[in-house]
Amino acid sequence: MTIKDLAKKTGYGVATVSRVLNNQPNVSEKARKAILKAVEESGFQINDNAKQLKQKNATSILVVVKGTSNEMFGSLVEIIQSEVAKTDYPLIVDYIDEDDNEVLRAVRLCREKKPLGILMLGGNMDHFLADFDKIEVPCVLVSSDASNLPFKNLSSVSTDDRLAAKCAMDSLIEMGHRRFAIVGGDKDTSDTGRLRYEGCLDSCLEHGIDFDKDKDYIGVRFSYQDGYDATCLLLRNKRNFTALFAAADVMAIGAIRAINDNGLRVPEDISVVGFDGLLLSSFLVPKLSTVEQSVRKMAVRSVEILLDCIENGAVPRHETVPFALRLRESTKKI
Amino acid sequence: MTIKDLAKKTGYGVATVSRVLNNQPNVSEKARKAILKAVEESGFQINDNAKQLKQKNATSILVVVKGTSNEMFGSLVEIIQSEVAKTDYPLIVDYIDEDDNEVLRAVRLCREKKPLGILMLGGNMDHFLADFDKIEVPCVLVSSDASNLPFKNLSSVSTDDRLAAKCAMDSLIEMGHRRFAIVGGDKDTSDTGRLRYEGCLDSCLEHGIDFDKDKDYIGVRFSYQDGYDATCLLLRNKRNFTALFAAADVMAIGAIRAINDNGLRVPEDISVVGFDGLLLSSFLVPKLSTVEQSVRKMAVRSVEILLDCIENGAVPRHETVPFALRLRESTKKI
DNA sequence: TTGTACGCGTTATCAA
DNA sequence: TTGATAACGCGTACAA
Repeated sequence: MTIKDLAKKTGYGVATVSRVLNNQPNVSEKARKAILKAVEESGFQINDNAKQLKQKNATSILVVVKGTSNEMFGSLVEIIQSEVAKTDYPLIVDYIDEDDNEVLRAVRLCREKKPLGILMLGGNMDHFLADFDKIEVPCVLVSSDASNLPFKNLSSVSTDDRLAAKCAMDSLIEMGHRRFAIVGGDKDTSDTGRLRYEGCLDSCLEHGIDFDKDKDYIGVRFSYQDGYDATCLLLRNKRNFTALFAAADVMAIGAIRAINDNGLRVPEDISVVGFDGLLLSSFLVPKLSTVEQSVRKMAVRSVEILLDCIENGAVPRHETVPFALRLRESTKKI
Repeated sequence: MTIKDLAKKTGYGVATVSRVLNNQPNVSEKARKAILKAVEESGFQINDNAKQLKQKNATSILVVVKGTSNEMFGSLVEIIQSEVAKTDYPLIVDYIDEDDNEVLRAVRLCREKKPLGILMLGGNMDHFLADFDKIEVPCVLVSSDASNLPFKNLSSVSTDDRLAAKCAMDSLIEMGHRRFAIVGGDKDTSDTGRLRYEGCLDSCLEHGIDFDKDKDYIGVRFSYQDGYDATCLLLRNKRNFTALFAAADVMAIGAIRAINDNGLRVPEDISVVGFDGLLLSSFLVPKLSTVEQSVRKMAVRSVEILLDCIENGAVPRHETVPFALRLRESTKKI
């Protein structure tokens, strides 16, 4: 079933059928009705490849998601989808492994799919530095700040990770804690991890807290298991901390389990604060204290900015979205 | 940059270029080298739309995922991707809302993308009954059993939900529990929920356990919040159960939180068993007892079966994948 | 081993 | 308001 068949069936020409299908003007009401009816009856579905081919492919918006098993990115994608659905740009969602190079992938997809713009969920600055110049369409990096990257087509929407982490530490200090451990992302491969780590350091410095960068910090992957392992190591080293900052809720969950397995309790013996504000975190026992990111706002603004760049040629913007420190049950005053 | 440009640049014809690109035989080594070099230099990327259009689109495999925020489906997709990557079928992953009609969506995508076959993660039998006859390519339903659906192009790979749920209940009974509550999926909209519920009933019946279907069971959505709310309701009704079966780990997590908020403890006052075996469940405090599904095996077999149907015209199969009851810390003998 | 030429299903231009 | 027809970039007979 093609528009040719449709044309034959209705007695109109392919051009008229095409006009109706894309509801363009200059079609008689009569023709429109007849053709729509035929479409209905035949279950006709347009061939997207032919359409894209003809339209030089430039209609879709691409989303590259780094890491599949990530609750936050999951929600982000969900909101992005519903936001983009309000327009009529098709959305292409591409999931890649957390260890893959997202920029190279985007470059390839650009050539293949010729999208109007790109949304990148998660990203590594080195990858951007190395290859982003090969991307020419507007792009917004979601969840990491790209303001100090020298690209004139790259925007970003993120939480101020450094400040947020500092706030978390500040409040821990205010609760009376002085000895800390940090289970963070790998400083060298994760910018987010590095920023959050630096935020902690800022706080320590400001409050004159003694912190041994080698012994009190471990940088690992954002996973339950890595959070668990890192915490076990920290505990085994007898650093005697009373509070632990985890750079992600998933790590915090692993950390809490590790603390329990070592015969200690949260928050009685050790306070734990996470980062992200996953839905899950408020259902844990104890409820996890965490830095909650404005996921919805982040998604919505990202789409708005991208659309603005695509449609109005707006200049890139680097925005920050509010965060909220949720002090719940995994932290306590000492 | 098109193959025409490439042809001009190398002095060969488009056909030869095309042959090289698809590494077909009957090309001189010299021509191959020259063309490959030109491809490299020019950064040429094939236009997928033109390619698909020409090839009648029948090259890709489609995955329809029901629900974005679902750790199990997340892992499933990840494994499926890596399995399909071993072949050279492109994979199209499509995420739809948990409440949307996955079959209708698949029908639409079939007409648009003309995939060779479909993998459906999650599905509702009524939707299949109503519209699956519009799908003609091989399809495998992952995670739900479709053996009693009358379609000659539909396979399925799933856990024996009913049996697995029964096992979980059996072991609870063996631990001495007699008063149960069930937080399940909505019997009417979720087949998985219904099956797991029936498995529980099987066990009760077999052991002569008194179970009030109206008061001891609540069917809700698979989410933390719904698990929480349902459990609160159950508790408020003073049904005095000593064990709770949740049809999914996420519900179990909500349930545990609810139990705590009502001044009771897990497992001292109430034992809780979940279903799915999420990675997360073994990091909780207490570690969640649960029915663990063989996620990897499920994914691998699904892909194998689909490929077999596509490539060898194999007849549909309905397979069941092993499960394992993991009795951890959220359940205890009484 | 190579090249020419046609057609895939669509949109867009232009003349009617 | 309409329809014929030329692209879009590619694969592939078929001819050379």
